[in-house]
Amino acid sequence: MSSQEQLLEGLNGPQRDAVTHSGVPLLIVAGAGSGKTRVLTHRIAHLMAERGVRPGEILAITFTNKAAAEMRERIQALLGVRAANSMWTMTFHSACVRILRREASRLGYPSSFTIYDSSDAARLMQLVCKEMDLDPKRFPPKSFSAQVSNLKNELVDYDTFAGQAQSEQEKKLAEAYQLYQRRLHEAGAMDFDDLIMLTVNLFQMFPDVAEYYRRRFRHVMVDEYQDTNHAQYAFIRELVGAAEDSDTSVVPPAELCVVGDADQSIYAFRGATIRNILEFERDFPKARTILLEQNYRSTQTILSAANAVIDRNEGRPAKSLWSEQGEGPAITGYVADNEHDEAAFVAGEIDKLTDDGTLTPSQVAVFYRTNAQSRVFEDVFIRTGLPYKIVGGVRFYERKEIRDVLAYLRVLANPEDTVSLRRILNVPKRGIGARAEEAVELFAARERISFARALRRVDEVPGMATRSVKAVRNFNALMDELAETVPGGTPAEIVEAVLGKTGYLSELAESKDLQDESRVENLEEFVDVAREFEHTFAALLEEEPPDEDQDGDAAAGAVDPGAPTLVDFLERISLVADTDQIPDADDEGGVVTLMTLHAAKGLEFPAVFLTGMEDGIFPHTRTLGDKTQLEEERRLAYVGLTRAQRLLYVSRAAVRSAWGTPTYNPASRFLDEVPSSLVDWRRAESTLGAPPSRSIGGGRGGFGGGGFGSTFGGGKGPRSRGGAKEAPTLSVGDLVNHDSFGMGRVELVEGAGDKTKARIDFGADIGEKDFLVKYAPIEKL
DNA sequence: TCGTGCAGGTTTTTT
DNA sequence: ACCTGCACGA
Repeated sequence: MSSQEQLLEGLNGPQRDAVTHSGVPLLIVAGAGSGKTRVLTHRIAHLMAERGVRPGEILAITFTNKAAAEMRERIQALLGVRAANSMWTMTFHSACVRILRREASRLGYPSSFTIYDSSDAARLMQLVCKEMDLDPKRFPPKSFSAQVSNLKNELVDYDTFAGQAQSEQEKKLAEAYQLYQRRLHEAGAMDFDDLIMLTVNLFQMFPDVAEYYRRRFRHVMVDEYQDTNHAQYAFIRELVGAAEDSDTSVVPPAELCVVGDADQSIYAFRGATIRNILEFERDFPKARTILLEQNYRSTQTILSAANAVIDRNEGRPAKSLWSEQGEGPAITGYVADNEHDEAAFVAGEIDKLTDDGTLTPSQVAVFYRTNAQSRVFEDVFIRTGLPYKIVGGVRFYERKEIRDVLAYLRVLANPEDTVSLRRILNVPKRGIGARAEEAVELFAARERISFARALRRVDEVPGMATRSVKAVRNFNALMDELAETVPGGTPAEIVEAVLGKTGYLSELAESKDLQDESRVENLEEFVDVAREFEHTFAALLEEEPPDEDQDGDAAAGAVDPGAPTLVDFLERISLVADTDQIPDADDEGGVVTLMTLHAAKGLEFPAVFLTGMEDGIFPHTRTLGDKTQLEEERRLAYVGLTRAQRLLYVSRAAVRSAWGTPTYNPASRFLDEVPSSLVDWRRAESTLGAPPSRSIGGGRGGFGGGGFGSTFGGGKGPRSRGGAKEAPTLSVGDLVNHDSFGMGRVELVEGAGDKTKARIDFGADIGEKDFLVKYAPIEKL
């Protein structure tokens, strides 16, 4: 058998086409579970084996580091370590950082620039707003920070935005954006969005840089293309070099291959736009599209459920997954009285499955819409002794003590990093209070120097108490002492020096606060993380072949490529996501994975529990009034459903306590959209009954096995109101009659269950009014 | 300068 | 219910 045949063996027709396609840009529309990673890795193998492409000429962009690692592993299996390591297989952000470190000086940045995550960015924006004397009520810094992020995702710079700013809000925002950007630059820092935007700017401002990378990467592949935002799209376009520019450019366009599925687009809230995938053929004329519709992951039952749900979204290109795996077992449904019962059901079920040997814990996943929902599961899992791991939530690197130590490390790597410097200035407490900090800030502004420099000239700062001056001097001495450990020290050694010499650890150790005990443990774990980083990094470099180009990208700014530097370590930490910490499914025994639906994308599990299937939870309240957002929620449901290979559970709680008060939530509309024949309801309704909240009328064919809603209104609930009536189900556009205002039209519906609110327009004389649907004397016409 | 107690916002999802 | 930021007093 030829090597070509070997590579194509076991692939179906469209998959083969995708692997062997050459020439014009290629869009692979890959439905859930259609083997896209397989196609991508085989395509890469094919490029090298059959078309003589060198690994160094390939750039493969994935969505998470975890996905990148998985792809690298698979390539390694097919082609060996050498090939796997000389390819760039990484996320957008990692790739951009690598480019930016190398070219930083062109943009006036040090190559050791700091990367600010969203909370650092918000903190800096707070400082900027304070500097501008903005009223935080009218101009909330957090909102400004979010808006700047959106602008950067759209590649709108502050000059452009200032030019089109109309309202006072926008004008202030434009000003804040500019000052924010200046402060970032002075601090030698880039925020997350800068990483992409500045790379695009770099390519556009320096054609020689763009050309260098165009020459280098002859094959560009992008996974999860439906989740790219405009800036990322522009980055790809710059890198590939569009065909119509080819007469002006010396380098012919690179071969582009993107993979995605519009039905799995779930990141619009952070700027991703489906447009990129829907308009691919217009963006890249002559492009070819290949559809992968055969699913190798799930049973037909699961796919039918998923297809039925996603089919409710309007205007999507026809696509229907099918499987040869047979019907499989029915979906199990369960209605719990409250969230504790729901968790108990899930835990009990997992216990049963693992006890009788059907599954190991690592083959089971529990999904929920929001991180807050994980708590109940954690409680029950601890009590029943089920091994589990929560992905996301309060992330390790977001804990206060970890961020404090990180701030020290960042200042050591980049002394101009103002945000980090100000964070640690008085941590642990050393008598440098707000007053002293302000005096330094004022001095810095007057002398037009950075905060860091002003701190160094503390003796000249006016208005400082002698005690404060002394405290700052001690701080400066401490930082100098720590700085000495940096040149020869490994990351772990530097971390230990920081913990010891600052007195951070001893302060915690002496504390009687119970929380501080776990802080000490976390810090110990952090030292371990640093140590482990050194090992994996060293291992990676050993395997890496001599770099083909003299500049040695591999070292990413490091002088000695043999040892990981502090900058390497910090970069690693800045760019990991919590989704990168998902346990391996093949761990023997292993643990049950708990995560949000967003984190679940790209994964698969033999058994999946989809929990909290309630209107107001999933779909989330804030999306109910908006069709676009509701459709994104539905795609999220589709993603969740299609993660399951064989066993799928859907559950909901009749009552859920949020913000301390219990609320009744009606069944998720997504449950109604699953054909009733596919679901076996283990428990179809809560014995608590429920107050009249949402009638499932309108002949929308609820589902079998219970008929929720129809049995509502018995008044058996613990808190039933007198004179209960069925509240109408309203949607935007419905005409209603109000006892005193007369006829009106529904403009907006939000909230769920008891809390469903509607805005109704009664015409010019009366105008719009908001009602709690449950109480309002309205009747649907 | 630092600790205590209260008000207010907070929960959507994350590279 | 929980965390954060702030006002007040020592």
